[in-house]
Amino acid sequence: MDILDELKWRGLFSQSTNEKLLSSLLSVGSVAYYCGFDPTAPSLHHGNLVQLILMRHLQNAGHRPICLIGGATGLIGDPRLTGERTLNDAQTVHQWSERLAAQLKHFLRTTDGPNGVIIENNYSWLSKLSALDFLRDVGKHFRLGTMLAKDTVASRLSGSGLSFTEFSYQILQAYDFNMLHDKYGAMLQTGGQDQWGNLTSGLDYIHKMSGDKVHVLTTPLITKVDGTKFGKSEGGAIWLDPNMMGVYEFYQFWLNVADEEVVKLLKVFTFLSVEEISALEEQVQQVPEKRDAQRKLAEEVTKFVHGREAFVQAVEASDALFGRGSIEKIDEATIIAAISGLETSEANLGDKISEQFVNTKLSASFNDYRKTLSAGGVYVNNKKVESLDRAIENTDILNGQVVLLRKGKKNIAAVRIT
RNA sequence: GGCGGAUUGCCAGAGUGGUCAAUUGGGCUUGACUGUAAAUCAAGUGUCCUUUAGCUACGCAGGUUCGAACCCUGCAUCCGCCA
Repeated sequence: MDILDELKWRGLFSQSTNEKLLSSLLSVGSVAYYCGFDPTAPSLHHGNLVQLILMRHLQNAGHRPICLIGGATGLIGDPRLTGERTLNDAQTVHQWSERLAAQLKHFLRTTDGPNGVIIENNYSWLSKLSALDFLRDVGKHFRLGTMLAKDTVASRLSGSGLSFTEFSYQILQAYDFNMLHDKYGAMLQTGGQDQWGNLTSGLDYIHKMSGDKVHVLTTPLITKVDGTKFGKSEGGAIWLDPNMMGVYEFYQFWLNVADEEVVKLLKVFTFLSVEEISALEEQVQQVPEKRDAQRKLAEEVTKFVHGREAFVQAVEASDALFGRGSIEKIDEATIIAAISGLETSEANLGDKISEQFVNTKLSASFNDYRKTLSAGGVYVNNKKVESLDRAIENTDILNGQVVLLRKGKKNIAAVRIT
């Protein structure tokens, strides 16, 4: 099984430029390839994770990954189907760029060898490109017809329209590809299927500039079985930054994956072998209630993203907190470990439970708390709370001066008593 | 530059002077059932430490009116047609 076959089997391959050429390119020596990450949020998310996993597979096959942070393109914004983006201010984009750079390092090997990861930021060259140079030297190579034919552009034009700013995005991306081609010999760009138009914008340009034939490879959009978008949790994305989404919550997300999804997700999000995955598939069919596949999925992904130690803590937290058993018996060390990574607030004896729900963001507001309470979804130390103005009592305080709050089945937070 | 149309809550999309905190669908949250699954069913979904009320909200800023998401004026953004 060569690398493209494996990617196909995993569901990480959607489309590429001439597959035969690409396949033979990848079978000889080490190929430099890149993927862009625009700073549109303070953290990477599950969609970026798919790209990173693809990159890791290629790296494992001996190729050289380049992560390109879109410090400049993030200021422009790539056209989305839904409509024009609101621009973020330069300082924000700059900060987000730095955070992404710090995150990206964890996912790809950084060894000094020939295929250690390179991290670049397109701000370093795009910010120096003058408007005149851009129009004369770059713009001249792009035909309006081609640009207008891009899917996103075409559909935006027939709907909500788009600004020149977003329209120009594809040229910047082509320029980036060419830059990395010159600088590192990048021959391949990867990305999500929805980015096809932007990815391919560089192909002709590079061919014109240097005569080289470079390639593009996309991953399918990861969807659920019913076709809806994958990766929503509490109305948001699955963030890779533990400060934005606690490890416990992250682990729980993967643990809660539906039977119908789990095999597909194992292929995409883990590095398990064909044999291991088919064994788990068998398990899902025979004994779905054991949830072995989900457990393994959650383990692998959590380890990959947050590391072994954080994973162990998430499991401990799950065992300790999720079992509805009496929580008072759990020893101090386990509790301390379990709550690390949970949203935590500080309080005094006698403070209202309601306040702590709001402080730990379990509830959006007092009113929200009231609604949850009347639905029967408020728990303190796994015991249901009935009274609206229940306060923290002496007997609530567990070993380690902690009180555990829970909303519904899965949302847990901790209060430290000061 | 001219003419016409649009802008509503997380999204889609009703509402065109009081009965509108705003129909409906999706999403999301909670509950029941379960396997921490799916499907199904029920409730909730601006805010307010209490609520047949108050406050804030229907692009932004003013105005008319006892009363405006709804009418008028200006501005912004988008769409279409004409130049």
